[in-house]
Amino acid sequence: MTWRRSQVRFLPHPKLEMSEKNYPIETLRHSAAHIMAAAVRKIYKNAAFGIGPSIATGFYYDFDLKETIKPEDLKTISKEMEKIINEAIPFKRYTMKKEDAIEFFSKRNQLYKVELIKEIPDAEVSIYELGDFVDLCKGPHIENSSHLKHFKLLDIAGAYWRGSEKNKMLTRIYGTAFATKQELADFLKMREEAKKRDHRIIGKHLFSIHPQAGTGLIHWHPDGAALLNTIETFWKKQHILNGYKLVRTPHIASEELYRISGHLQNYSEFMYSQMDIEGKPYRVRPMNCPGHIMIYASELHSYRELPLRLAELGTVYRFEKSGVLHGLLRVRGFTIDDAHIFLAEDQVIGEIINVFDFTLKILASFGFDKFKIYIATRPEKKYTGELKAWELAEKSLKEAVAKKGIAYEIDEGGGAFYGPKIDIKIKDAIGRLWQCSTIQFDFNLPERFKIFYIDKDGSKRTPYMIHRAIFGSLERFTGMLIEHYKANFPLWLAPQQIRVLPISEKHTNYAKSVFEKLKKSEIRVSRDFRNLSINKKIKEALNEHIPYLAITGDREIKEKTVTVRGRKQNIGVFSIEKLIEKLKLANTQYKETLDKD
RNA sequence: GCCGGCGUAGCUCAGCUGGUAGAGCAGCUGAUUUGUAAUCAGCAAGUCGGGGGUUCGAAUCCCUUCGCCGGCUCCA
Repeated sequence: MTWRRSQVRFLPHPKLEMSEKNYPIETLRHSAAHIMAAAVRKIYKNAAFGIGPSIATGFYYDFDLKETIKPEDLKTISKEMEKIINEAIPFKRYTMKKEDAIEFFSKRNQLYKVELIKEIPDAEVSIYELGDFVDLCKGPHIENSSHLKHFKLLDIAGAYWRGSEKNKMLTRIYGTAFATKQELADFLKMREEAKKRDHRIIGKHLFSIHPQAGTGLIHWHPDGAALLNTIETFWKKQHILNGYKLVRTPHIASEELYRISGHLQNYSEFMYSQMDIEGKPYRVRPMNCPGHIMIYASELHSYRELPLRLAELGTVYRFEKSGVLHGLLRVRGFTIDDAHIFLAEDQVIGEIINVFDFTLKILASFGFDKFKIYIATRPEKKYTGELKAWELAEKSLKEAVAKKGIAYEIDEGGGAFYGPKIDIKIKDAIGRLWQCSTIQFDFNLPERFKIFYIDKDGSKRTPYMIHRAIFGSLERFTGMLIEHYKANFPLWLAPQQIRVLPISEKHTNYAKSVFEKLKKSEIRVSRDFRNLSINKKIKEALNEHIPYLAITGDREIKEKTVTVRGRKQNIGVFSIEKLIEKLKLANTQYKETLDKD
């Protein structure tokens, strides 16, 4: 431990501007957590302290309190923090022998700290003092409390001690801190922005969830279903064009199938209980892979056919604890845009790269071009197969990603039970990351099902398998799209692409003919022939995020045209034929807007 | 599942320390015939999430249950 700042440095010159300090953001936030803890200690005398780290969006501290903290209490705590900040209390670092530290914290009833100290391998531990608040801490910290200028306490939550459900639940307070006022303001604004994009609110007319029908289960309304249909049609077309074969498999299967696959042994906590069909146990499927393997196994395959790519928009059902359900993003029944690729050993790396490129290409069509890549390795307990094979599999995933020259992080133990995976997290319009795409390497299921292909020399060989999904789940992907686009879908995706609005009832007949022509041309057109002012009808249509409005009045009838209004203003007057042509082009070429000319 | 919060008309919300419900929007009816973000008027609409309790009296207090929200854990 070489950090001795508090011992060799003294308080800065009072005139020295704080903005000249260039603390790493983690240091600033970690110190903010300490200052918050000191404030909590002043208000709640008996508080026991858990941990208080800096995190990607700020910091938190976990407390064991007798009292429950309410949202309005955050103000009181903030004020107490301000006091500490105004006093410019220095952070002082000390070291203590482990035994002394254990005694020290035991005396103060800080049993969580004692637990932490016992696990530190060194003979000495470091202690930071902030006035009369003393905490076990590696540091480093800011010089004194006044260097924290821009912070805000955000949320209160329950959090298990050390993240385990078996432990006591502590009270966690989240906050954030930044070096500048502007950064803090931007962050808070971004949080507000995220709230405004909540798909459960702005996507209300697209889907619903009914406690009466079962929580975590989605009912797609006409507009939502239209959106899904567009996505699915696009998906199918792209897959056919890229060497996949579309298949369909059953939603339930004999339990025997899941015993062979290993799902029963390794995945049962997510599977719904069995049902009895003529004395035989069946299960609702949690994954599509066994079904695809059945299709593979029903024919003899030559090495010449590999890689064999089977794809399906496969709906699965998984048990998720009620507390984790969240709109479209976490549900109990969802459709995976699944594919299973059967291939020979020497094709693995090439095919992973192939899948990777295909995935990025598809995602780009939805406006996503920033990602974060994770390689998830073998789970500690629930896995199947040999360790050696796992190592090899993990190595080939890393190799494939390395070949693409893409940076990745390791998600230790995050793999599927049958193999490691590459997870692609998508960055949306306001910088949030979403887990959607996944590419999984499987050397286990083919063996368990004893599937094979005939190799060049006439011998039987076990293929490898790649499981992959690009959207992940259509539900989650759609939920993310709603938030990404703020419900202002690009033209090709919009559930309603254009709405026909007559100026008054007099123009209904003409509007009707426009509507019919658009409809016959397979444009997703809607109409509002109600006897309302044109202003009102425009307002409603815009609130429904419809990208284009076809306005029809006397002028249009006379000239056999329509005036087209975009989301912001009029974009021009077109003949009906010209308008249809433009809309059709937008659909076939996946365009965001109508071409202007 | 766990911690905390919430649950009033289709939607958004009001209803102070208990005296048995109210607004805007949407809906319906009528008038108006409208040129780029709300025409006017009238009508109808709630066993105040469900169950139990305290009380002369409960949307309001207590218990319980279901659901939702913010997190934890988990995940496509």
